[in-house]
Amino acid sequence: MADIYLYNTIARAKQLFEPLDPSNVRMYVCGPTVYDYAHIGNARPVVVFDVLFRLLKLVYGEERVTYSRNFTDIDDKIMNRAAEEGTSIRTISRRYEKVYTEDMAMLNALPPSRTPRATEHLPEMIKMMRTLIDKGHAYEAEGHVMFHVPSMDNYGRLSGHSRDELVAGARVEVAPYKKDPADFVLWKPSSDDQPGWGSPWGRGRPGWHLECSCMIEKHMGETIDIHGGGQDLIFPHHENEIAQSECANDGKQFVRYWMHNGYLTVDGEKMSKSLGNFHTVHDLVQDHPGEALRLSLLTAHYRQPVDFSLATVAEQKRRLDRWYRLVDGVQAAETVPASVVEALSDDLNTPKAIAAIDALAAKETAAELKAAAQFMGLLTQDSSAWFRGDTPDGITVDEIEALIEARSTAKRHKDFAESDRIRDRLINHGVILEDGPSGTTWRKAD
RNA sequence: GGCGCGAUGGCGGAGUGGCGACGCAGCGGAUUGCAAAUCCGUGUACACGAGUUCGAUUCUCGUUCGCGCCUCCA
Repeated sequence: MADIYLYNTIARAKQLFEPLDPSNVRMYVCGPTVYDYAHIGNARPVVVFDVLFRLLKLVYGEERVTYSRNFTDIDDKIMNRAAEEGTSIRTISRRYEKVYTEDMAMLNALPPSRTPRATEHLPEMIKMMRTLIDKGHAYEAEGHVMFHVPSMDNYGRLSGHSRDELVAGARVEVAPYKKDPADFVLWKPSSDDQPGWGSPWGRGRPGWHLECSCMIEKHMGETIDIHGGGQDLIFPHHENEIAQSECANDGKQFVRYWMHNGYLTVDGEKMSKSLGNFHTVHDLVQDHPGEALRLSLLTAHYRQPVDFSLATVAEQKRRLDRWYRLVDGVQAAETVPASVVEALSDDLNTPKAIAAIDALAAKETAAELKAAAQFMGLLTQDSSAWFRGDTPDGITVDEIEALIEARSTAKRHKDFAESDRIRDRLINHGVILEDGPSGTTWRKAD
């Protein structure tokens, strides 16, 4: 069995991965706040941790890995959106939850084992806040429940920020009800026109960090193996999750391996609506194969920044074209090639894994190529479906085949002018002809 | 200001104390009625300056440049 090494953010080093219980490997990844379409940057952790999920299942067994990814379905952004549309937060969150699920499936990301929702864990949150108050780690103030940071000795271990630094570097005004400037909110009051739930501290709603602590504990236990997310979540989100969970559980370790993916830029710049380089996954999958998008996200190591561009997608699409030509009609090998497993076992080195797949890109190793690529969520369709896609514009498959037949006849009579005329006509419909030893085939142009 | 990350050929991107990973693009050739696809060939790349060393792109220090986080953000 392959040893897996993972970079652990809290240790700042690559470590041998040893799950607490190899018969139940537990991974949690922070999921989306469902208030709008997910953009391509949101898709990066999904694809990265999907690769890890696949690797863990290969190494530990298909049924021995639990992967949870939450939906944050209560949040001010959702509330604002609901208010704009004059509808409920549930309508908004369920709508975007559905779109998210569909879009990520287009990227060949496997569904997680569980997708818990924040709003379905209010009792657990209230229980955890009670525990934290009882143990002296939290307090009530003006309808809020606040976590008291100085009550925790080693707060800041994950991010490397000491409480003092945080206070010194604070950019935001300190709310008057805080005992300490570093304290953060577990529960905040809701006005009558805002969504809220009853609690011992009045009607209100949870703070952002609390849900993850509660859902992890409920579904996977007090200690889990892997917790993942984007680097921007290290502070404050994950730092505060540690504070909540470890203080509620008397210091018991919350997460054994913390993993964080790097940022994604688009055309070299931070993606933003004002720069016009904002790509939602929903839009991208209309015009580009999901596998090409997926491969584009995996060309860089997950801890490095990755620059996304349509040129990259086109390049990766051509790489997939080459692979698809080789595996046409080929049955995938039974085992995943060791070179690919080894590359991924070294802290998820996807660029090296892709290179290993390229090394298998030859006629003689097409079965291994297919097995390796499918393991990474690629080459999952028939080659003919990949190349032909949906019916091209303004022409039916029957018409295409009739024209190919007519061209073959012309070719037999050495009527190359007619032959080329037919080729050009099909090119105008986005259909490219390829004459091979066994006849003429066609594919859709890029 | 604090903490952290990075700099590899035209582009993307691994890796290594001593043989130019790999892909894309380019160029030359084979093949093809023309194409496409495929195959073969083709490149003195490791930001800069010191140091350690028989030898540094790789280790150490410094410099420059770029980036992220510091209580909305994957």
